[in-house]
Amino acid sequence: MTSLSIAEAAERTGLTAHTLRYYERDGLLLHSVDRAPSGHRRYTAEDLRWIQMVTRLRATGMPIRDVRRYAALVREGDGNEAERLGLLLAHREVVERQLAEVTGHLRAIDHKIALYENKVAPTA
Amino acid sequence: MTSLSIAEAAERTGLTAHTLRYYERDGLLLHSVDRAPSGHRRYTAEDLRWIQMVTRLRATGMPIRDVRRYAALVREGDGNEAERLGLLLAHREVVERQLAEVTGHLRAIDHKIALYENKVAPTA
DNA sequence: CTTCGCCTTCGAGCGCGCTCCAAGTCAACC
DNA sequence: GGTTGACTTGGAGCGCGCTCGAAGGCGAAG
Repeated sequence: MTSLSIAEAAERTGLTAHTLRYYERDGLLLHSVDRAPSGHRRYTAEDLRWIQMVTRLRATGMPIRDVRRYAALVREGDGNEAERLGLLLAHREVVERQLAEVTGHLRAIDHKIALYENKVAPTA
Repeated sequence: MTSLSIAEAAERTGLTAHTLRYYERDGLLLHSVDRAPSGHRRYTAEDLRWIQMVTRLRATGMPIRDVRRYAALVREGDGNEAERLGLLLAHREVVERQLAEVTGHLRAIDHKIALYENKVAPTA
């Protein structure tokens, strides 16, 4: 089994078949997915690896358009590594800022939680 | 100065005046904001404190409808502290799961970044 | 008294990221 | 040969969270 149907690819990536088609249409993949003689998509292991990278970028909040831009750079081939790096570094900063912000807010919420815990089931 | 105009409240909360009105309309505040004789909103320090809590919940990803439910519980007054606590605890779990997931993905992205850094400016 | 600027309401509009529907093709099984 | 079911496409629709536009009111400055 060297290639997977869209249903199988969906299962392995955790995306839906709808989303996989949408990503392809929207230029988030490196190239059109191969087709079986029937016209059905056939995903290779390489496709899945790239989709996993896309998933990581998306899960960390990168907008679709930036993923598309990153995909375009990779598609272009060697020579633009500095630009790819810049894109990823910029993204990392955004994510870290967000993590810090969320963590801070979470601490404040935890404080509130502690107050309610005392009210609901006072210790001693 | 014991109360603020919507513009001032916007500045202090980091929200827009549009968003402040929207939150009020949508039931995220504990009660309608007081009005000056002119009909203009006047925000009290207490209003701002509550709005800050709303902001923390929103910034950590709590959906509007859940914030609304939490606001409704607080509005009801004493007696439902356990339910409020439950809501906050559930939210905390979601946030922590998300932080862990994002952190994990970020580590993988960092690995990719390291590869590009070697390619772009090889050490040694 | 006029102008300016901040405020009001109501309701429409928008950007994002999917999500789904309709109509059709094709392969395999009974 | 007929039925089933996974797939195809193009395009519409949706939920979320704002965001904005239109039309008008009020109050202070000149």
